Amino acid sequence: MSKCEQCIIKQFNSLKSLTKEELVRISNCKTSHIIKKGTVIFEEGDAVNGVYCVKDGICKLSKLSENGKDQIVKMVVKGQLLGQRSLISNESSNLQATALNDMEVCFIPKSEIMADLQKNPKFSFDVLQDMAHDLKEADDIIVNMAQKSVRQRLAETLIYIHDSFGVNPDGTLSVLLSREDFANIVGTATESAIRVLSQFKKEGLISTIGKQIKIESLEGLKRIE
Amino acid sequence: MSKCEQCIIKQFNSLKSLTKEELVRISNCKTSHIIKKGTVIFEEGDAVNGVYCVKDGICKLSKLSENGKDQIVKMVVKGQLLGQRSLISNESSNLQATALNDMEVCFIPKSEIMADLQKNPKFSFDVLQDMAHDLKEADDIIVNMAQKSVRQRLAETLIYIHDSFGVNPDGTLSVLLSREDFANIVGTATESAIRVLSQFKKEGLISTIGKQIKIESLEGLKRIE
DNA sequence: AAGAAAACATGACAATTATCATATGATAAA
DNA sequence: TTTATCATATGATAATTGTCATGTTTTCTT
Repeated sequence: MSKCEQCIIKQFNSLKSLTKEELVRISNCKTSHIIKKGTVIFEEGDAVNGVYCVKDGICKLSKLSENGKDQIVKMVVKGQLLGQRSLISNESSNLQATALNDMEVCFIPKSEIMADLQKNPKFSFDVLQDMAHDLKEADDIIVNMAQKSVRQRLAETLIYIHDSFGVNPDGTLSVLLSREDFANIVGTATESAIRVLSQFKKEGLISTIGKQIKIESLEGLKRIE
Repeated sequence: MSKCEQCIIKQFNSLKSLTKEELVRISNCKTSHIIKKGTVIFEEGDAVNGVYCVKDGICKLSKLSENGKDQIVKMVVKGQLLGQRSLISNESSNLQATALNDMEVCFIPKSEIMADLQKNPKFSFDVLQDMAHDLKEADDIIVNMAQKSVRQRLAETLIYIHDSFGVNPDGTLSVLLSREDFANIVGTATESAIRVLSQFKKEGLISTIGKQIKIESLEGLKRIE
């Protein structure tokens, strides 16, 4: 099994602030997992007794609302940690995590992380900064949800996915989402999301190859008000 | 000037995890302020070089959107800390803070807080838990914004204010907000907020005394879908 | 106390978005 | 391969919400 001390993934998250000794200790108790696309990693209400370090793949964090819709709150990609919020609050998860494609993750048990949080202030501060960043992003999403139209939010979602997660060699977005996923990010009905995407296509802002989406005019999308 | 070591307010926030020595040090460099209702404490883009410990009063944290609306993201009340997120990210503020009534605050300079975050893991973990809690609340707001009607969101806002901030002796909500503030919390047009409140009144769910609101049927408000 | 300004209120209408119905293409299972 | 199921697509219509106009009340200022 590969070792945390040598893993390049840790460079991208708070684990980089751990000492070599701490990493060795974590390495000895972590477990590696392959998670198939569509698998629910944890559900709302589940006790999360560790964090997942995402070595490859993407998952969505979502929350069910009473009307049956599944609002996507955040996407976690390669390099990031999953489950840290619940771990710190010492509460069961308020979100569901679902793999959007095949994932490779390492699971680090709660006890290890907690021990390091207590002992290593640099690590703890790093996690704190991470959380502060997430909180800022969440604030921005609240404002967007409250003040912008479905059309604007969907345009911004496409831009966000493009800029944050990149494109395939053929220019299509590397994160493949269903129309329903788009609707659940934007917070609208699936039909509405489909309609707006169709319109973007008519306007030449995007093109589609099957369910793959390619952004044709980033500028055009940015100009939408 | 009163001393942090003896201040009861600190019991309600992360400052409770500081040692007596740390509190004495903070006490010596903190400054007390009275902030008048309506005063902007800091704006979007301002460098926040410290945290405010709220000894009395309430303020709103909001963010301007392009359409000129001012979305309220959070309210900070007596006992809580204000400005910790920006401080930790080491970024200028992403939100504006405005006093909703006369406030009494202590300002603690950044350098002091940062020093304690580095040295006192218990304090640092406490701040972390606070932030994790804020993040969870933000997630819930996102879901509400995305999936619920204005009517539902306004009902929930009334319940939230009632439960979190309490009522005056006559039963009216202790936090006095303008109709525009309600609209800016719910994320709707001021006229829409007014209309829904009028409807709640007609339905006997609330009553009003001037601009004061009294909840007549908490159960009724909870039942709204 | 009078006048000005702001907040509150409501009607009329327009724009946005959701819902229901239905059709078609894609994918998986038998 | 055929059927079944799901995702995508689009029309028709209803419901929700926003905008503009206008009037009233409250609050502030002088």
